[in-house]
Amino acid sequence: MARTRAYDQGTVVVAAKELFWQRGLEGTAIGDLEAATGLSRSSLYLAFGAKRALFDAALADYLDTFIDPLLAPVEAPQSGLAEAARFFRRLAALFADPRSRRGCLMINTIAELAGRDPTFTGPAAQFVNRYRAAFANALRGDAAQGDRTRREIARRSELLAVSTMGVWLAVRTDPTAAAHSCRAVANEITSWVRADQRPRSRNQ
Amino acid sequence: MARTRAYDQGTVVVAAKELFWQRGLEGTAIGDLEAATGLSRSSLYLAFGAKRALFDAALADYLDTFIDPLLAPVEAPQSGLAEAARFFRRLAALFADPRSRRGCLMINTIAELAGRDPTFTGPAAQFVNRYRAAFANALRGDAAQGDRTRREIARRSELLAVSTMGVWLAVRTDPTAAAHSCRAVANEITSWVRADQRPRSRNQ
DNA sequence: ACCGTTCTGTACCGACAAGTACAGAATACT
DNA sequence: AGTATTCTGTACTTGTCGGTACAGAACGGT
Repeated sequence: MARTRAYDQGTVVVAAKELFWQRGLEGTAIGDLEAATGLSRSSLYLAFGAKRALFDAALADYLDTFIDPLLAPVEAPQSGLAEAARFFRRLAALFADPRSRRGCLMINTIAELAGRDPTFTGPAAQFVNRYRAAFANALRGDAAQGDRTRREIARRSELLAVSTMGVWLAVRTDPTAAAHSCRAVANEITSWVRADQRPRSRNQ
Repeated sequence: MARTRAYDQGTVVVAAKELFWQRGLEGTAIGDLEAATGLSRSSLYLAFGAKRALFDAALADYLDTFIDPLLAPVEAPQSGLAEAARFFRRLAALFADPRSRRGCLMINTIAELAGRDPTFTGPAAQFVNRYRAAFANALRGDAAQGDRTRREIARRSELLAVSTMGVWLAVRTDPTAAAHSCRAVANEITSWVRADQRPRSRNQ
């Protein structure tokens, strides 16, 4: 008993995501969104209620379609050091695409909102913790148990989590250099594999 | 033959720096700057010409008074691994201050402007390179020469540079967790010292 | 004491932001 | 075909932004 929508909501969210990804939340005006989605203000506001709600939908889509596939192998139960290294090599490969200059939508948003928007700070911290947990899972995969290795895993998963955040920022200034950094991190991880394979090595 | 200025320009820059540091370039309005500096628009514009010029002065002051002292020991000729570790422990100590939530003004500005403002992208990349060079200098301090160690130094200085950027972002979401990350990085560096002191260790 | 120059505050400007009102177009059901 | 309901475009409101105009206050040199 009503007119049907002339557009697909998912497509609109994807178009909005691309824009937010490139220009940030504040940097994207409603007019830009109109142009990118082909919809007019009224349709946009009818469908999402507010700019921020559309942004939240775009961010959720980003996490689902971009971050999840990237992180899934690292988070899998059968993950290991090799998978962690592969993660950084995959990032390096991504950074060859000139579009990678836009960085990571989530990291960009943390820089824009964390500490300023109280509703965002929580999810932001959780996102960082997800990286920590993912790498801890990967590092647990190959390692022998024991107090020393447990501390080593904790330490190195912190290191990899903050490194990930760092390269996502570095790619905003120089993708080539950032890709180089990714390969360096991957190589460092690979050196851990070699050290672990040596029986009873005391490279704490 | 003219009226003397009733304020100190340096003091104004410092006050502006504090504001930009906390709220970012776009997030700080001229009205905020009036309130923080005690000056009125006209004085501000007479002295600096534009908001961006005042920001540039604030950023330069930030680098001089905050980043330089922090990085100087790492960049010194007699620097070494211990100095690199100390750098991260110093960051961890800084993060105990609740004001550390504002992060690093330069990193925040990279997130805000890099890739969007063409005049800023260059200096931003240089800033990242400064970290790479500083850590490479520190790592060269203790290491024996040789092809393998040279590659190791290059790899690890990349790792530490991006880690630094990462913790400066992480502190925006959770200072306590970020301090923990800093200590983890410091401990990892310390483990390198121990590995090096072992004669002929092959922890590549 | 005067005067030219510089400083400082208020009021204002045009641009642009997010969001809203409302009229009219398009549809699905009866 | 008629109609209730939803969709869509234009025009508007309200607020804030960076920046400017200009009048008058304050000072240094003579």
